[in-house]
Amino acid sequence: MTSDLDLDELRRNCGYCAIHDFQLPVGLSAGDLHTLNASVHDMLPLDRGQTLFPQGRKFSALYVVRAGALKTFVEGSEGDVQILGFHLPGDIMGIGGLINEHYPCTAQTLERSSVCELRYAQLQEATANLPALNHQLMRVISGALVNEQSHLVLMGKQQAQRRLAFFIRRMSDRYARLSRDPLALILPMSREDIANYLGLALETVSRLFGKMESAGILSVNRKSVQILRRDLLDELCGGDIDMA
Amino acid sequence: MTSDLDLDELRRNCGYCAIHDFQLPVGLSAGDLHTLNASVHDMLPLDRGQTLFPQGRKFSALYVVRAGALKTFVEGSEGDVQILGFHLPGDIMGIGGLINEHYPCTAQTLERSSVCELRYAQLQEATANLPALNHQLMRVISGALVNEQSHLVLMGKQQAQRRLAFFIRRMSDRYARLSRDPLALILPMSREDIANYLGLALETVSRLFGKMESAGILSVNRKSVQILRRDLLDELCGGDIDMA
DNA sequence: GCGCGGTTTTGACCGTGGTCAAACCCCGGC
DNA sequence: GCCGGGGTTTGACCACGGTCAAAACCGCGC
Repeated sequence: MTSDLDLDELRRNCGYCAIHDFQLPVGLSAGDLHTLNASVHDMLPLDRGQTLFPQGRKFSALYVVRAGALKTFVEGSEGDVQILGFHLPGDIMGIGGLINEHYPCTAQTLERSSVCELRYAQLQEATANLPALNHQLMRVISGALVNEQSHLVLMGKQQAQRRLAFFIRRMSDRYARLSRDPLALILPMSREDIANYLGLALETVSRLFGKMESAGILSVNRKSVQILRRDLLDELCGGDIDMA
Repeated sequence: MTSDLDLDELRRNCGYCAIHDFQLPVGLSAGDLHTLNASVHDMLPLDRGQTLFPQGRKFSALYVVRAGALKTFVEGSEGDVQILGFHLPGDIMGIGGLINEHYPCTAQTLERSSVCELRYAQLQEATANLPALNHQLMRVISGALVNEQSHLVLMGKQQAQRRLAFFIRRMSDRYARLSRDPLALILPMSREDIANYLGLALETVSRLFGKMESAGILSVNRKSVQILRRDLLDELCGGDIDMA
């Protein structure tokens, strides 16, 4: 919680944050940022494998990734899991909790991470006086929805290798927006997580990585994935059904 | 657009509307409703198969189903389609358009339907002065997100017949909330639509309907689906991974 | 009534990707 | 260094559900 706000520092630290979103024309003014920041709470970093919030806990806040990576997933009564998304710096989590006051999914770190906590009560106050912030929040939520939708399309009826191709391309694009090298990915999640996210078996994912390596598209080594032929990757993705 | 508002009539006509949501503790006051209603525009009924808004059109409004049923879907460049959802009276559509000013999907009627149009510019004005409405809108959007998520879970790794069982049960529950008979469904969508929604082949859906009929769970006749053994249906769904 | 077209059902066959199992590899701990 | 274990890769086999095709059914218009 910053009391005396250094706007430049904020701009540096929070440039990628979904809420601030300096890139957008609809961004917030300096005054808005002061108000908003009052509802932001820094948290202690979380170690790998720790739970930020568990499915079912009473909703209290939204969270934005500051550093690291997390996954969100729902867990059925039989222990079956479905991963909903992977969250990189700037991504927001916890929106689903608004509807019935409880988080509908668990958020867990994939590596040591730190997040900002936006307590909802305070955020609500802030938005009440700041139409721009309110609109911005709406947009962010809408973005999350569209995100889910493209995930859905992937799961719908796509070939296994197209799913993986889409996944890699999406990760590459996200890395680019974070100013990371979009052709040398270090994936924070396991093969099992990728497989689950894509609705495949982990063996299938492993095989496909192999296949794409033989095809000269990728160079894969555990968590490290180099994209050698972006053009061929795009080709695998085929006629886009993409958005967002 | 009602100029002199009859609250009782509103309550009667709009009782199921996601936005009004009289059932909820967080519902809106009479005054709020007046303000809100200023942004509501009735529209001419749409015939079966008509498009409410096409994918890619500039975003201008949210829509709430008043009567009938619609589907929303995304269309890839190769003509491949993925249905995102079926929308019954009270359901909201078009939220995805907020993020980048264009609707990310098409909304099309499954039967003759009528909808309310909530022009976003006016809605924004209304929410600026009504924190309760604003919160309500957030909740509705959050609900849409959670909805997508459970769709995602279905597509993830579930057996074909479990998918269909979930689908039928969900429809039954939605019908119940609309005071329709939850055991005698008249499905407004085709087998093809159901199959696409569930990520299956339409033949598979047809076969599964047959199978569940032989098992004495359902009685199926084209669009009419009777649920004979709700207990067995629930059993098929198995350990719930459900929410919303 | 009849015949047409679209939807649904049923059947036979086949392929993608899942399952089971073993080998492998890399990293961390002792 | 050596060993141990989780994550990953590879292989062999198989089943679920997809595909192709034809028949049946139903509603609708003439």
